[in-house]
Amino acid sequence: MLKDVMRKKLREQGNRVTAQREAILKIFEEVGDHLGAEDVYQLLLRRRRRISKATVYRTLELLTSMGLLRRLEPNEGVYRYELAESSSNHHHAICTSCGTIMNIDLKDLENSIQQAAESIGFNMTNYSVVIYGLCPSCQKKINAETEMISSK
Amino acid sequence: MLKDVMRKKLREQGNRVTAQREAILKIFEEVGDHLGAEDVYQLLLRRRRRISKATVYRTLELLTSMGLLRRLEPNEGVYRYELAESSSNHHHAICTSCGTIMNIDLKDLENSIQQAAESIGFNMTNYSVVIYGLCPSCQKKINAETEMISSK
DNA sequence: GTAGGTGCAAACGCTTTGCATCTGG
DNA sequence: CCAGATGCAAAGCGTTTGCACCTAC
Repeated sequence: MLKDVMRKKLREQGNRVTAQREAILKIFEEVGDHLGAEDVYQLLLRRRRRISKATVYRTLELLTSMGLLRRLEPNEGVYRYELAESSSNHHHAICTSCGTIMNIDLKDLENSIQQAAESIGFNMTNYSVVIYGLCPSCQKKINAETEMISSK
Repeated sequence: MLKDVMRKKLREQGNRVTAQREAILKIFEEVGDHLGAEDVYQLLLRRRRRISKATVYRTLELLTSMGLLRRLEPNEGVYRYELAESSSNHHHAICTSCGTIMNIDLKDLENSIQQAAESIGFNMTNYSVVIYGLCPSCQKKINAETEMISSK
């Protein structure tokens, strides 16, 4: 269980196990991916857990440095986080219309990317692919609108 | 010439050609890639061109929306920009030690990425690959340090 | 008991905005 | 001449920090 992994890691590094840290990790287990600090804060409030934003920020950073969370590079605005275990082999497709983030598996590409990095003398530790475009539901919306117009 | 492209596009859209806009575009032609708003502002100052930061920000946004610049997704901190023409077929390798951004050509991957996007019903318009790791010069530094220690 | 964690509010840094003034077409 | 652009200063907004109080160990 992830909670136990966290407890173990915290203790190994001389950090403490606190209710706040467990609550924040639990949010990610329950709600899932791509949450920003504000999202986490609000989700905690909805669960009647009042944790200061400062603590949310500090905890997100701690969990990231411990390797439990991964921080996504924002294309726009806010840092978002996801469970690191779930993110080891996927990348992101971001809808430019509604902002939805979808996961996408690209592990077949790993070798080609690795090679390209080597070709410029770069020692790659990891990589991230972000795809921009329209998610299925925005495509539908746009198609529907187009039909409306052409049928007028 | 790029300046003429800009003039043409500005007029087409009913925007004005101003000295500030030309000066900012020129910075990118002369200095090149991966500049943040503050960089552009400082480079202008060094060239004795006092342009307010507000204008720098507004112009970077305008040039981006016109397709002349591209805004890079920051992994950390600040938005950076580069000439869009130079960025059509390259991606970025970011050194996690010194922060240097290197360009890398990955156009062979385009088809595979396109296909992966389609497989989840996503209509891709473009994509971005960011590679993290150590640039050649930081690798050297680290090797040198390691030798120093082992030879003690 | 005490080092480390938390909450609060203030500070921060990048970016955006309101408004008076200026200027390209 | 006047819609659009600029400069300035102030506001915004997500994030970080200083400090007094609290709590896990």
